[in-house]
Amino acid sequence: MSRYYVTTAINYPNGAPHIGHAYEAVATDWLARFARLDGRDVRFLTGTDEHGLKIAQAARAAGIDPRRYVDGMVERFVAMADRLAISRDRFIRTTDPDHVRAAQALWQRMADAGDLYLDRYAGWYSVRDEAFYAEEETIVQPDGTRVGPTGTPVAWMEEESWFFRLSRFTEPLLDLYARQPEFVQPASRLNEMRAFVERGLKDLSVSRTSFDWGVPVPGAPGHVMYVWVDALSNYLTGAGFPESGYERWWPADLHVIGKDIVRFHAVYWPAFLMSAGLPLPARIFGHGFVLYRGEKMSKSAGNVVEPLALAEHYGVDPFRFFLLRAIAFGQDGEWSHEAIVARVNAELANDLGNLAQRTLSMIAKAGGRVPAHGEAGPQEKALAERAGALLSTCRAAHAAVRPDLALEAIMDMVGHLNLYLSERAPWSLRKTDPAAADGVLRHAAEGIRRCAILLQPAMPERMARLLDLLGVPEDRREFKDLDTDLQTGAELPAPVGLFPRVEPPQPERETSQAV
RNA sequence: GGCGGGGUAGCUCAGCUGGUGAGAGCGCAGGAUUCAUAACCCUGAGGUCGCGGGUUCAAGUCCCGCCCCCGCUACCA
Repeated sequence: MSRYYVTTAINYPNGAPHIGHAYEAVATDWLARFARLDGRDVRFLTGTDEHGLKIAQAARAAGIDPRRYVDGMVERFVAMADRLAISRDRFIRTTDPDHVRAAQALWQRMADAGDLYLDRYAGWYSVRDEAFYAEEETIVQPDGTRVGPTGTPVAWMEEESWFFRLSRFTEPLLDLYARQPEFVQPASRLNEMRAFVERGLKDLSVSRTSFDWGVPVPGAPGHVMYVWVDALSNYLTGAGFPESGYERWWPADLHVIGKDIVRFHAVYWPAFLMSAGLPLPARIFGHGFVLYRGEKMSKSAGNVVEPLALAEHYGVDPFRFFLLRAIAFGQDGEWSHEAIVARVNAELANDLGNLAQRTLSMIAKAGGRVPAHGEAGPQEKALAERAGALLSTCRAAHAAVRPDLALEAIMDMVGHLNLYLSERAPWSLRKTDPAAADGVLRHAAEGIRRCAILLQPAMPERMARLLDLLGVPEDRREFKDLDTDLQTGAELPAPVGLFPRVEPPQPERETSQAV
């Protein structure tokens, strides 16, 4: 049985989960659920990245210790995962004891390889921005004070730090990109990474002494790991590293991440692993952002919408469907209430929901049992051929990390099923040739069954209900069951609507009426 | 500035190595139908394929120039 270890990035819990977090979680959940239904042995990891200066400061500002602070914040991320039906096998926290051990074990391997050395990290530091700036980013003002790009004063700071010999990995990384171009996707991201590495790599500062909210560096009191060593190693922790048996899951098949952190995953991470003598993940996929009317959501723009509010309003599954279907995975996409309403009403209410409803209600009127197959004419054969190709199309989309393409193919099938009903008009056939009408309904029902099975990764709850309505046993809902027909004569429950039409929320009294 | 990607119907986008009248979905208009969630089905309107040159029997599809948009260009994650 083929194995599939897939991860999301871990989230920094210094604010509420937003639609971007939801998007990545839902997309990765689709990948994991798809692989499970396809009979693969799946491990799906998601979680939170809880160390670092910002968390420590936020906790201090709140007057509580960091651990209590993150406990409170992490709850919201777990709640989102629960509400959005994210089928993770583990929700990892970088504060988990086994993660601390894993990060330290990785560190030790890098140290043993001779790739870590103690030096000084120096640069222009802005206390207000909590950031170091390169010399050329700073400006000396007329009054002699030096300021950073944000206009805040900077001062020369030096700090003892452990460094990682990243420079040593320039050639190995370029080799990796050349030999395994699918390592970073989309391909445009690989190009960027290649260009970045080709400029040459400088060694990387990987520890800090200025704060202590982090994983202690083994054998170096006062040092905590720079957050990326800590954060990236979560993928190893999730596989069980360094305990024996971690090879069952490591290396990961796929890291799903946002396009903004591709460099850390496509450059630093493989370098760390190469240093540690560990195998590399098969693939890194950097997805795009979900924008609101072309802009990133921000508190100042006043357009922050909680993903759970959208799930609540439109339904979890329709919301998931929208995210997966409406955005080409890898590109930026936009959401708006109008876009969700249009997509959900057109494809879920009008097409899929109505298809199920019209088919099931005709069956109900004809006795409420799975009708017998009729003769397969040219239309039925064409339909069967189309249905038969669906799985391989979806598998290809899964392999390419393109849930949108899988859903497009399934919805195309839904469209053809509606067309099929219109052409064969079983409601008319019923009057002249009831057996033929039954046959048409049976063909339609089987087509719906296939679509429902393949749509489960996107809409687990609604498709479970649809499969219930079709009388598909719970142990006949995997991809290997696609060719297992319904049982003729089986009694079906009374049909109920699955996808009511949706409307945008009531506008909250626009303040820009007469501007 | 350097490197890379992109500008095609109102909207979101397909259009591989140049070749039958430039496409899809949504939206819009009309029609048909009534099994169904005012849904499904059919038809239609709508495009100087960013701008200007050039190569070619033939160019969204190749070449040159220009305009605009986006991404990357290391230690906040």
